[in-house]
Amino acid sequence: MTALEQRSGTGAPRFDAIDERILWLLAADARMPNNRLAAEVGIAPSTCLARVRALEEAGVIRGYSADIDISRLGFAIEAVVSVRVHAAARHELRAFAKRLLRVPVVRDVSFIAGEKDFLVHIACSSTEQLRDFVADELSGDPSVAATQTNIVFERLVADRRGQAASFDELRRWHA
Amino acid sequence: MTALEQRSGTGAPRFDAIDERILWLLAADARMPNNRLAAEVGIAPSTCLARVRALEEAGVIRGYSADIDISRLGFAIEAVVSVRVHAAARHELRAFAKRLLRVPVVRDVSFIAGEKDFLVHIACSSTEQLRDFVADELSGDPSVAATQTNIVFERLVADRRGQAASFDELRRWHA
DNA sequence: AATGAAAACAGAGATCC
DNA sequence: GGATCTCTGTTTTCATT
Repeated sequence: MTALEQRSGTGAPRFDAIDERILWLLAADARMPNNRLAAEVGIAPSTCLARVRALEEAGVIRGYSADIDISRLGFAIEAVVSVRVHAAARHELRAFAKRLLRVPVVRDVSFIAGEKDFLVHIACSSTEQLRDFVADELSGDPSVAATQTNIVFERLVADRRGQAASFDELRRWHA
Repeated sequence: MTALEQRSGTGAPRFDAIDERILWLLAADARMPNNRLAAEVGIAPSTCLARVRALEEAGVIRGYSADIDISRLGFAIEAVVSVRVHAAARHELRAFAKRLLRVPVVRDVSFIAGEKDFLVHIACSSTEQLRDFVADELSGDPSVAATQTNIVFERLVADRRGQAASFDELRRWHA
C-alpha cells in the first residue's frame, strides 16, 4: 500500500491540502525546483520529493510537458473535427480513438455527449494534410457516419501562474 | 539580437534541427535535466541551456506544466461549450474570450471557423457549477447569441514519449 | 510520514576556440 | 555559436524520529 493510499483509504484516492498545493504549483510551472516547491508548501525538500513521487506513482501527475507554440514551427493549420460513428461501430469507439491517437498530427480525442461522438484536435502543416487526414483517417473509414471540420484560428489557454488560487477555490467557484 | 534571431533572420524565426529536437524532447518530458537533453541532441550542456533559454525568450516555449488528472481531484464534469456571439459583438471577441479565461473553471478558449465563434473547454466540480457557468458567464451575456454545451466523457491525449518521431516527421506525414 | 545531513548531480557563467 | 572548466546550488538517498 502506497503512502497516498494509506492517507486516502481504499476507494478513490483523496489528497490532502499540501498535495493539492503541490499539484497546483506544478501545473503552473512544471520546472519549479523541488526545494522551492517544498518551501512554498512549507515542508522539507525530501518530504516534498516523496509526495511528488507518490502523486506520479498514483497517476494523478500524468507527466510534465513543455507548452510549445506549434504555430511557429510550421503547423499553421489547427482544426477540431467532430465525428459521429455509425451505431453499429459505437462499441469500438475507444479502439477507434486510440488508433487515431497514433496518427502523428492528432493531439487529443474527446468523447462527448450530443449529436457527435467525439472531437479530434489536430495540428497540420498544410490544408492538404488536413484534407488528407479527414479523408483517409475519418471519412474513409466505414465506421464513420459524419464529420465536421472546424479550423481553429487561435487558441488561448488559461495561465494560472502567479495567481494565488487553488483547486479548492475552483471547486467552490460560482459566478 | 538574440541567438535565435541571428540564426533566423528578421522575419518569422526559423529553428534548426537541434532546436526542434530540443522542443520535441521537452514537449514529451519537461523535467528532463539539461545535461541529458544536451546529450540526446549531441551538444554541450551550456550550449543546450542557451538554446532552451533562447526558445523561451522567443516565446516558442510558452511554459512548462504538469499534466494533472483533474478528474481525480473532484472535477468530475468536463465540458466543451460552443458559443456564437451577435454580429455586433464580433469585434470584441478577443476581449470577451480573455475575460472568460480569467474565470477559474475555464481551461482554454479556441476561436473557430463555422457556425459557432469559439469553443470554451471547462472543468467543473458539479453539474450545478457547469449550469451556473453557462447561465451567468455565457447565456446571460448580451453579446452571446447561442451556446451549445457538450459534456466530455473522456479525453485521450496523444503521448509521444518514447516515440522516435520529430516535428519534421509530422510535417511530412500523410495518410 | 517527516526530517536533516551527506553525497551525487545539475545549472550558471566566465573564458577560450 | 559552441565547448570546457569551475563554482554554486539543487536533488536524492538514507539513517533517524
